Amino acid sequence: MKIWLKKGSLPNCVKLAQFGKPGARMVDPYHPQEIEPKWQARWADDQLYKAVIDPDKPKFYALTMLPYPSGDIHIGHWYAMAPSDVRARFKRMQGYNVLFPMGFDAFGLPAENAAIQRGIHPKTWTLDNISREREQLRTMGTMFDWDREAISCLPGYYRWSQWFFLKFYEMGLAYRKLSPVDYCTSCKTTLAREQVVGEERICERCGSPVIKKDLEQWFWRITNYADELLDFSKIDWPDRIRLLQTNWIGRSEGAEVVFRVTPEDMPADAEPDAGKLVVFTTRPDTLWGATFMVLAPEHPLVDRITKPDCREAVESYQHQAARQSEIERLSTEKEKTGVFTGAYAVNPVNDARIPIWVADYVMMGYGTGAIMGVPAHDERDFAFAIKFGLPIIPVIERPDHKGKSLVWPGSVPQDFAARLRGAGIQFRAGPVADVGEGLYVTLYGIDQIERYIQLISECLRPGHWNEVVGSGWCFIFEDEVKRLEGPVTDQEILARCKALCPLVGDSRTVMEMLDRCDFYADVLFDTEYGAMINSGPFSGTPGDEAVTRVTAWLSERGVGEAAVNYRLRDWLISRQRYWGAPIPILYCEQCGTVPVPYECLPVLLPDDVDFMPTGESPLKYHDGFLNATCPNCGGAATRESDTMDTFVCSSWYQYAYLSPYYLEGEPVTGEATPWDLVEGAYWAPVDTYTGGAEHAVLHLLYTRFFTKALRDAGLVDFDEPMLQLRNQGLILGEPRSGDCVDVRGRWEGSAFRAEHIILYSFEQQEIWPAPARDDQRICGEVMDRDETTIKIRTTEGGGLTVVLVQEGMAVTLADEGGEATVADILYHLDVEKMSKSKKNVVAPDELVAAYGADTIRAYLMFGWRWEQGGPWDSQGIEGVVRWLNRVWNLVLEAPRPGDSAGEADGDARDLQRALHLAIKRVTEDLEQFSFNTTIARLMELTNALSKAKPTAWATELWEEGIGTLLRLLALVAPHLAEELWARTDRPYSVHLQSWPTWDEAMLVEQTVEIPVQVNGRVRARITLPAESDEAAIRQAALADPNVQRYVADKEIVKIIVPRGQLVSIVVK
RNA sequence: GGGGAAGUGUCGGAACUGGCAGACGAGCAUGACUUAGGAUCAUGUGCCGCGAGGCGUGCGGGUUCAAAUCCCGCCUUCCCCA
Repeated sequence: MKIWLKKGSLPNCVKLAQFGKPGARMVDPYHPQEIEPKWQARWADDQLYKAVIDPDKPKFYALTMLPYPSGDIHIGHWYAMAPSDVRARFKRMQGYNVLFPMGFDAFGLPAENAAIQRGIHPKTWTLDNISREREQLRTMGTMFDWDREAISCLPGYYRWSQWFFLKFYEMGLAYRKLSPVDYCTSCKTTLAREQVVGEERICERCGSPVIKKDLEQWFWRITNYADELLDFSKIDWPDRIRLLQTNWIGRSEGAEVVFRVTPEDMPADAEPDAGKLVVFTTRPDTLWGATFMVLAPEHPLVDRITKPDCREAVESYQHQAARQSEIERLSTEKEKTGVFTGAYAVNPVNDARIPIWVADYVMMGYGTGAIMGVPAHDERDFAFAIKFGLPIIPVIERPDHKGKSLVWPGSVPQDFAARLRGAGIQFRAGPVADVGEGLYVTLYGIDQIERYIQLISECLRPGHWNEVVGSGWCFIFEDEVKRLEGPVTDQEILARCKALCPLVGDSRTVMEMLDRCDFYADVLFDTEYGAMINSGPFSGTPGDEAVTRVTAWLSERGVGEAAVNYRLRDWLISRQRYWGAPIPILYCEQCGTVPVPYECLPVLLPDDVDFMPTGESPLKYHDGFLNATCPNCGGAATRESDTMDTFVCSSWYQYAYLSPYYLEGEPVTGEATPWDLVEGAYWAPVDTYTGGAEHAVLHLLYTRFFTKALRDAGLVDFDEPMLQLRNQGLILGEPRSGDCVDVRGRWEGSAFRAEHIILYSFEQQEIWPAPARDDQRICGEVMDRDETTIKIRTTEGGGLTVVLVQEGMAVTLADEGGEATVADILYHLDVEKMSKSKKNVVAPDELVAAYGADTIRAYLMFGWRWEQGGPWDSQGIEGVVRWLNRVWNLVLEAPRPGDSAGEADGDARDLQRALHLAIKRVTEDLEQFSFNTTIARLMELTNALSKAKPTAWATELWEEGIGTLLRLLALVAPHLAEELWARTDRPYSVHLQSWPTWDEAMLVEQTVEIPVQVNGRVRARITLPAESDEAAIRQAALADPNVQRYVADKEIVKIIVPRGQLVSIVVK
């Protein structure tokens, strides 16, 4: 039945039907399950969302991250894509020609694992998943242009990924290098980073320990663009991502300094420069404090310089270091380890002979793989030097000039405390070990330190000494004050201290001795910049010029120069796997490394491979693939068997959508272009990119690099691939209570052995039995569960009882006695990530069946701050269900009789204002991705229309209102809006309408309510005509009786009326 | 340890350049209509107080006529780096 009726045209029969019986349904109810597929089919037939170049319209390229086809579209995809779709539709209705494509990032490890575990070919597995997920995505009601779909594992796609490889190789951006990878000795294979699990770093498949192994691998020179990648001035990306990328690139300025291995420690046959050890440091100002060197265990020089009696220790250490992760190795928490090579190097600034150590906290490929150890000004070097008894010499004055001194009990006369007080020096008295009462002195400033040294020199009793630590750095003996200036004085001081006090024991350095005193813990090393001390000719150089002056001096003397170092390393793209794009390279015995000619692309991935759980890529054993002919000499060549990192394919997919599988079937050359440049010139770059923040430094950095490289190859004329980026948050699992179980059985020690279990689900709490815990029975909520135990809350407060069960044991269901096992028992869950094993995943398919896509879309927008996300709330969605039902009834149902009283005129003005306000706010909110408030605005408009319905029904204004509501709603609930648009006889399609505009004049209210504050508290609200001037507002405010109550007998200091919004009266 | 983000009712969350804290929902309460309701509609709902009024945006200070918002110090949570 069509219900839309013009004003006054309501036929009697309908009137009777509608108004006759109270409670009778007047229209068919909202049935999303019927209308959604219907419209989706119609839109597809009409190619409503096909994006075609239109030079007369401004373009808008909206892109949302493509899914990896792992089997099912999950709610996270919806959360990412639905609001992105809303915004794409928004731009479209605003008059932009919008491209909003979708595809699949289809290469990757899970497909290969499925092949090994279940014998399904990765291609089959992937393409099956894609067809399933494509259908799931279609139910979402998005405006994806499916004609532009691109799937990265198809030859038409990966041919171009290979083409880019060749292009980058040509440009010198691709190179091959020996590099360490994780290797499993048991599976005899290399592993991807994500296949190495746990702190112990064991192999995901076999559980045996993983080591590092060197392999020839391909890299891309992303570091060439390091500086440019630090520039975000051309893009509007979240601060968080920019910060993460900046930190990841990790630019640091400093100097490269040349140390040399002492000639006697080099093999006799070594070439002259072999002993050069280049060190990068951000602190050349601390060079005089470099008391040792450390090489990474993998450093090539290690083997050459290690002395015979150290060799065994060094080699075993290298072996052990290969097993650790970088994070472990670099941790400041970790106990420092290392071994001495027996060799020495020369510090170029003072010709000091310093020992060369090997330690795992230095990484090869991070800087130069060698560092200078400056223990007085670096935390890790300090820990290392303390552990191995290496000298620690401060060479930078603390900028706060903070010194500390512990006055040993009995080392000074009784009146010393009073003298300190007299000198204005801070201290506290306290016990020293179990020796007696001592003084803990803290000194600030050079003057105070000198005064203190003076004082203590005068008072020190024979047989004692005192030290000033942190700043000042000296030891006061009865006959002299000895400054800590270098390794020699270090040992002299230590010897005197040992002579005076046996407690010093076996300390090897002064610092080690001081390190045993907790009081000094915070002043032994300092990483701030400050004036140089103990640094020969540079002593006294102020902190702010130290680095530049030392760097200039180094460079003059030819032993160093200013340098920039990056944390970022070149992108390792080689993967020893099957399911990826083959690297188009041949190895010829005659010609060496030879790129596959462009015309021969794609290098096809063979289908007929065996997936054995060897762990190695099946390509390694596929003769047909491996054996090739050299394009240069025609001789035999071997194909590269590694494939490319999947991030390669996702680095350029935004261009693939422009003309998917471009030139498929035609041979190409190096002069070809991977996409239709006409499409590219119109659509690229991406205007808005949305997706998860978890790709902050991988995908999002790689794709920027890619675009810059493409620019240098002349393929694009812009610098950045995505102009605007916004990240959504994560939808987490819903917290829930556990099921209740009633267990019969017997006690076995402190645990209870289950013999029979009755299960009450957590939804039927009203029939749960009371918690119990006795000889034969345990009953309560399940708080935790694994294969063999259930933890049950047996009292109201807490009190968990552990129940032992047989793995896979059957349980009786309380209601109908169906089949279930202990594995089905749901346990208590706090907010956690969704995971299948915890059974807290929200399945979009089920939601679509229950509520329809429009409701889910709206709820995903409404429930959370989009950038933040949060736990799913199955209750909250009901509010959206009610709202859309209200919209349905609002549009289709005639008002009830007798409702039409009221002042129609005022109501009309209110409605008009509500309408324009809603347009304005929805527009502004969408512009800034504020999706939750967008829905709130639409709900407000619905409420305003409901309120106005009795008087406005079937008027022109009403029609305008409904028309506006539907157009605004078309973004969020495209099916519902289209259905109502059609049912109210409006011309197809609501999605071809233009975005409504608002008139600021319509927003002005006739009267305004202005709060009046007296001394900051609201004491009255006055209602005035909107155009009242400030004087009138003041007058009205003061005239208000309640204001008078507070103002009457006081003096008015001032009255402020900011923007006519509020009156603030200050009285005394 | 360093860097970043965030702390607002019972819950999700609103609040423009400092200007009426709690929009919009959920939940809860009361009522209406109902054989019934976990449907629908209406009303109420920050806390204390009978009331006038007072107190309220993690805690403590500060700036201001006015602070969730700005400044200083602290606490907690999350993320990244080490």
